Amino acid sequence: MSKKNACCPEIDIPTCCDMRGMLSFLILWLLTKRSMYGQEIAEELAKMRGTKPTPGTIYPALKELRIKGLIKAKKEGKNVIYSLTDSGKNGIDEACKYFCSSFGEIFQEYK
Amino acid sequence: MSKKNACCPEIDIPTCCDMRGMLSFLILWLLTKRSMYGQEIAEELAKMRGTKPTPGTIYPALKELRIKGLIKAKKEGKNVIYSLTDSGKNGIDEACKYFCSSFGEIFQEYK
DNA sequence: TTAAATATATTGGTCACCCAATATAATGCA
DNA sequence: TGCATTATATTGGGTGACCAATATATTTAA
Repeated sequence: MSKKNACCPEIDIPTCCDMRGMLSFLILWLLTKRSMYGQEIAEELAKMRGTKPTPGTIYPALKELRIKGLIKAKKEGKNVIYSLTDSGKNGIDEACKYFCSSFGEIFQEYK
Repeated sequence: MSKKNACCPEIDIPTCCDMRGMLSFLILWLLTKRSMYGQEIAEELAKMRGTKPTPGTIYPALKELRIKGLIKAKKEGKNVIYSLTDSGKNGIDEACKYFCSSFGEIFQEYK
């Protein structure tokens, strides 16, 4: 019924329903902790979700967030360091409130 | 920065990142509470998320869950009552565990 | 100095979700 | 009976997330 992913063998990924659609939210949330470069973000996502997004997933998502003015990029050697803009900080704050009010009930029952 | 939806004026919907991709998960979760017909499910989703899915969203999703054997349908008058199958009960249980382990950290900081 | 490894990036294709628009079936009421 | 309402359902068009494959730039190691 559940799958495992090579990157995170301890996490069971449900097969009944995927939970795509949360990528941009999770990226913004991770960047509230600290600035990170692309592959670092991908690895943090792997730890959380059990699946590491491929380059074809993560880089277009980062590009879109940059175009929307929610994150900014700074090249350092081979890495591109991403961090939240003021608009991104406001946005993720709102989004977290919404997320908690929408999904909080599910947590209450499982904690 | 945030939007309102006619169906639920008290819920602020973030504009920085949508959270699509959780529909099937939420439908299965709602059906752990009680059996419901389509429009009832749509209204419960509106209460949770601030947006009520249109017929073109909810019915294909229900059809897909039925094809996958996760829910079963019983016609009663003009209504179709949906309920979880055993497979659906196992699936949503797994999915809830995954959801809580993946997203729990976000809640911890906002509660 | 050359090869391997790491990080970034794009392309093309699939899928779940989203809506508006349209259609049909069943119910309820005048 | 006939009309409005409610519920179910499909179609077509769009978007974000997803992957595999491919390419380029930078750094590291042999």
